[in-house]
Amino acid sequence: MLPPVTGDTGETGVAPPSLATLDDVARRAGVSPATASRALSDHPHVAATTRARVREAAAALDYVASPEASRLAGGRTGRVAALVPHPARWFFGELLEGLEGELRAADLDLLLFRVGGPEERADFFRRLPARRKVDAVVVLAAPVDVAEQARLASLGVAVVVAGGRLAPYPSVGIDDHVAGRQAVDHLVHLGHRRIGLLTTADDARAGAWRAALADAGIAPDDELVATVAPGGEGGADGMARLLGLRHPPTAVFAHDDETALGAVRTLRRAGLRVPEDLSVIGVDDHPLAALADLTTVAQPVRTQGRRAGQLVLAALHGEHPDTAELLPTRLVLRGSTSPPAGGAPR
Amino acid sequence: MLPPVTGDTGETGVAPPSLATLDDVARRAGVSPATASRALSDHPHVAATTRARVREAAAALDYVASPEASRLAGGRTGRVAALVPHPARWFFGELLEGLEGELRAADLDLLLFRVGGPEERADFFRRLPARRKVDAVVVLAAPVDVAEQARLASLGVAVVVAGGRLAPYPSVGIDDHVAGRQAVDHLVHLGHRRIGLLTTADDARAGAWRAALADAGIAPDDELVATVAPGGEGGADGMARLLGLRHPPTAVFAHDDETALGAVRTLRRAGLRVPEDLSVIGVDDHPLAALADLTTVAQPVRTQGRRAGQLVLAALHGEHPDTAELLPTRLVLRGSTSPPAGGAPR
DNA sequence: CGGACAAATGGAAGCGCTTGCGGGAGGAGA
DNA sequence: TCTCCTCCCGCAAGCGCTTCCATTTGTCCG
Repeated sequence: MLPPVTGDTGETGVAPPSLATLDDVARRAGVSPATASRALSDHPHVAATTRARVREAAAALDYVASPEASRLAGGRTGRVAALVPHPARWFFGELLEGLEGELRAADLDLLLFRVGGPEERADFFRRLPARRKVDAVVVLAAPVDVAEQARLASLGVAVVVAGGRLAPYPSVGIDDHVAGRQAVDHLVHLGHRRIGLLTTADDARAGAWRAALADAGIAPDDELVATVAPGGEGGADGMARLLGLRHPPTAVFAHDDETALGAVRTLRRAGLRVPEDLSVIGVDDHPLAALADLTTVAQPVRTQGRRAGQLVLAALHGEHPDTAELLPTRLVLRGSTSPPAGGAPR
Repeated sequence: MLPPVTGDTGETGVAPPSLATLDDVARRAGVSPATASRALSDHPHVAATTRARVREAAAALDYVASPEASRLAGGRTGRVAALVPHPARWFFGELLEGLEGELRAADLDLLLFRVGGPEERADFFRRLPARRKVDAVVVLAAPVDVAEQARLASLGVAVVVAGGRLAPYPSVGIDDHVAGRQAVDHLVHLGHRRIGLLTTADDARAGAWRAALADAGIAPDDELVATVAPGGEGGADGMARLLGLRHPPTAVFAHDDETALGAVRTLRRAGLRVPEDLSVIGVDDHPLAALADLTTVAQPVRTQGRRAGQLVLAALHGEHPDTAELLPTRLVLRGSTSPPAGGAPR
């Protein structure tokens, strides 16, 4: 145990450890601790004058309730767990910031749980370290299977999903199909006919690619689909694969900006110019996308985090917001897309 | 209040809804709660076999101690606070991941506190102290002034610093001077004589720039120093300023990779080629630096987070590791640096 | 003006855990 | 073999707060 640092209780501006307990306040106000408690926590059935007297006493004593005691007795923890696959990634970091802000404002603390790989996920759900420690769990764009959902239920806590959707829980996210359409439609409008796809497993945006092409009367060519690992390196690899085709695409839609940036690197190394030789578009509006002059479909990530926070608060208030909110996405035109080399046919 | 999920105590493999308490564990292990407590918290004077039995019972019941009760009764909280200025930034995210892993392994929880602006900092220091919520605080490359240090001290929590150094606390970081030298020396060796600097306020790496130039017999020209806001946009602005000089530099050393990437964008927009017309080097080895083919000085960020976690554990064990560890940095050669256009003079 | 009710308050039982204290057992020394 | 000392372990007392329940006081209406 770390002994409290001694000495220097002087007027240095450092507050002395607040020692006043609820009993002290009650005594000073001439009421029972029970009443004092009720008065301070805005319960009904407390006379206005009594409440005032208690408040005054509390203020005079610099009283601050001990959260530990309060929560032990009251059942709540005042904490929320965030399950995040990869905190260092911009998308999750941004989500976290939004969430944190909202929770902080409500005086809730945020516990960070990294659940990246399958084994970490398994470990989390096996040990359920969040047990007893939080009032709610926010799942950030992480997959949760049915067994794990049951496990979550056994925690008896509220669950909220951000950056995606998950069957029975309230969630915030974007409409991946719409986002995908915005991207691919843009390429189509520019006149591209041979549009490649850099997708990750299980990607709703891939469906949009297919649909957009179909609508434009173009038969989706599976040869143009490269399934890649998430992240820039994956994008680089995938692009290389597409370049190896006999008829490479004239434009590529990447699942996200990092993937797109990887693709751009491969193109550069191959001596190809973007967008003259090949157009590239991503999704996210990652800050570095602006630096790389990447056309993209922007999504409001921070806002998703904030909304998730609000959903948590609602859930904690006993509401059961049965929503699956979808936030709007927006095409951001930059310098990585242009009509295909030969000019738009037609 | 969320009622504990009812029903389904069947053999479905789902943990029973009612959370196991210490009493449950004790009963199952056939000991008293007191002994169970001691066994679980590694107290001496508990027979090894008893301890094992208790551990087993705890595991079987999925027992997780209530931090509230534990703390209220005088024990630890099992929680560590991380103060991070900007979680969405790669550097901090990476630090966090390292830290989280180490703490998780020790069964400690990580509370995330964003302390970007001064008012958030103030808020944190005003609130945390109310009652101890954590056993330790990890400061991630955030400034902490003297008054705040006093506040921390009065709380009696352990303090560890990562990604920087701070007077009285154990810390992990890199040697900014060495890192700066690695970068600038590289440019000098390539033959550059007019080397610009994109620096942020209060930057030890700037000193390295000066020293490296001096060692090379080049008089540092303050005209070539642009102080910029952190982040890519800052770098872009700063680069623009340097390009406006009558004698622009032939190479630029940026405080970090994001700044460097911003500089590269400005150069591209100005129609200049990197590295043919101008070399750029950063610090960090941000994953996107690889994608942008940016030469940089790599620092082991994740490792810093991990070491910070280990320092926390040490501190919690009562040790007082009085270290200021410096991890090695390494020049990573990529395609954004080359000898100056005219060829290396000599 | 009395009875029925509602409002205001106090008493007391915990919430789940830690820890000082004391007792029982077993081993060592005489 | 007996005494003394360790070593383990159980008992019970809280930590500071919330809340159920009972009690008292005040209010409303017939």
